[in-house]
Amino acid sequence: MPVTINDIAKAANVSPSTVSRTIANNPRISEKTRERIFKLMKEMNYHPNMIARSLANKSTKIIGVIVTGSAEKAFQHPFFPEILSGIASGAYKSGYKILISSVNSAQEEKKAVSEYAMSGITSGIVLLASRVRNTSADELRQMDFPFVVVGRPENECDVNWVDNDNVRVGHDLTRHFLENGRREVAFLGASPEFTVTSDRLEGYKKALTENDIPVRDELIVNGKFVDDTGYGLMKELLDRGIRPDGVIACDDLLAFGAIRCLQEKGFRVPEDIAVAGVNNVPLDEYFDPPLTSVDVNAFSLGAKAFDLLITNMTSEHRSIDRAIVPARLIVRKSTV
Amino acid sequence: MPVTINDIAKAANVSPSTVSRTIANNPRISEKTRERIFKLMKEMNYHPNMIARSLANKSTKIIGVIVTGSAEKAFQHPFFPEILSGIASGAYKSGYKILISSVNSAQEEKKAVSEYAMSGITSGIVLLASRVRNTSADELRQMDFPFVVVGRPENECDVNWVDNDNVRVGHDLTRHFLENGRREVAFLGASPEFTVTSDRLEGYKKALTENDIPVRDELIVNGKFVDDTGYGLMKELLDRGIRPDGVIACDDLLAFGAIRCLQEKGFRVPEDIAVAGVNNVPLDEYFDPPLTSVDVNAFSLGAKAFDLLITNMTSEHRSIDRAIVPARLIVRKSTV
DNA sequence: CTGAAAGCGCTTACAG
DNA sequence: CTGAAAGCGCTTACAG
Repeated sequence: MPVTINDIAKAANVSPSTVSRTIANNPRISEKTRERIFKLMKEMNYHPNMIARSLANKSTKIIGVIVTGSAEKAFQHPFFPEILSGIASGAYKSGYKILISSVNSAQEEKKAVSEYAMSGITSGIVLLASRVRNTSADELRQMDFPFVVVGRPENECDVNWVDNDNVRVGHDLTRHFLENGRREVAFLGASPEFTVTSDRLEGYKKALTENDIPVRDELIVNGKFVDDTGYGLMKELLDRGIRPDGVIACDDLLAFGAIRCLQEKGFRVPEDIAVAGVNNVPLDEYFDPPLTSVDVNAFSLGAKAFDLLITNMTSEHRSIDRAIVPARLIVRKSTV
Repeated sequence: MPVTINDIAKAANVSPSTVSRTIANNPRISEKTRERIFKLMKEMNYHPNMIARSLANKSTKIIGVIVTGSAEKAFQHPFFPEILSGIASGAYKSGYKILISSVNSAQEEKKAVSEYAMSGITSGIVLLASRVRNTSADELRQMDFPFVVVGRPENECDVNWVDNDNVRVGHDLTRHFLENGRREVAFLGASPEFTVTSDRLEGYKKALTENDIPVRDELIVNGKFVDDTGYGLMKELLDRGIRPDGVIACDDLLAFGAIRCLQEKGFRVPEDIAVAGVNNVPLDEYFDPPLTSVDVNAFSLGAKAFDLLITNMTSEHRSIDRAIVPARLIVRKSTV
């Protein structure tokens, strides 16, 4: 049986109220009793019961992080741990703990969200979900429960979110290809379900148009953020008889697969076909050839997300906030 | 104000006890009232307050996961997310949530541990720490608080732990080198602070000895699990005039750095010097040359850790459990 | 500066 | 089958 506030009170010959106030650093406690009580707490190895405290306060020092994707897969992407680190570092500084959970379907997401939000276990939520349409967000908004989503949602005006400027990411990458004389640039991994990819696609199109290059639909291939389809998507493109001189993949893992496919078919990268990815995973520089990519600053995405969340949780005034984290093109040998 | 059990009770014209029993699926509730109450709960959008429930039960459905290493760094290793996935998948099935926190120092670890254990917020702990000496473990054991550590600790007889057979990992790798005619095999990244690496080193020595090859201390280099020292450690070795014909790195990231160093100096891998790592990170196969490694089955490590923890939390009988997760040598071109 | 009392939302013997 | 009551460990007006 752990020692409680009452045990301390008895030992100190004061009321539980006084002990509670001492813990809370209430100024109306005399220096004498304060010292005596602190001493006893040390001696008796007292630790406040957070659960009881939370119940009395009707609030906890816990935030929920919900990851979209199956438990087996969701944490796998190199991208995720960095975001989590960012969130954790902010949380740590403010004394918050992180409750984490991953979901497979929109339905599971909804369940997780309501568990976190309605059960009082959590006082704010970070949604690591970049679906275009996010119904959990709607629900949270209606409850007026503090939350922020990482990845710009469709209904961006109604929710707090943090993201890169993904149109710009796509634009910068494409322009980089064009500046290096590429004209037939394929785009791998556009997935209309995710704003990330559709935004990047938009940037790609914009850059082409600005340079008077027609957008050719046959150069654009849908996909998902899974490694082995990089190979598959590339193969699909080649099998259709398409021969681009550049390939922009929405993710480094896709790019790795694509390059492997190209090399197997006897193409040289970058001489015949330049390839770039996004996310700047640690091993880009060890790859052969080292992969041009975009550093999306995942750590900052996470840190910013936590900042927005805290603001939202503590501020008197309602507001819809957003944060755009700068991304940076990292040119390596795969494109030049 | 969220709706409570009392609101439901009033609406249903029963006592809160009855509602509570209904939620708990207590068989002594008549079918009629049960249905009526469930209907009302739906209608009124009732969600149980977990905090209150936990306080009454003196137990939560939350387990704590403590990661050693700074918040900025700890989550970065490809190894970590997989373990976390394993834990999460087990937790998800049993309805547990995961509270995660990362610590920098032994002192912070101690603080986190006592917060989790003493504050009643958590009902079990997974320590993702492979330090030889783990003082938090001692403390938890004294409190008789359920926990399991991932990575065999020094005091292995006193705690629940899960790990690979790392002596065997080192042994298998070394034997693989010997079988391919290597005789001067260097060992990179032994760090006496971690049982993982010292165990692997032991396996390495054992394999050498079994094959009547003398263990040469100058072939063994200390290090840490950080990427850029792979290059540094290798360089250090070469600068000392050592010319091995094989290099075993305790981690793939170390191996990548080592290979880059070797290639810069004009050595061919594997022709001149074979190199292998451990952990089988996803990109091993894309590396040039593809990296021989050991799949440690991180997901299973996590899943098993959760299993042991649950057993420990729920079982009537005290016991010290451990689980050895099989590791598998994956031979790729970097060694043959 | 300190205490008695009520309350946070739930559970669970005890009684009927 | 159902209810009244006490309790989980803390907080916080209210009173003195």
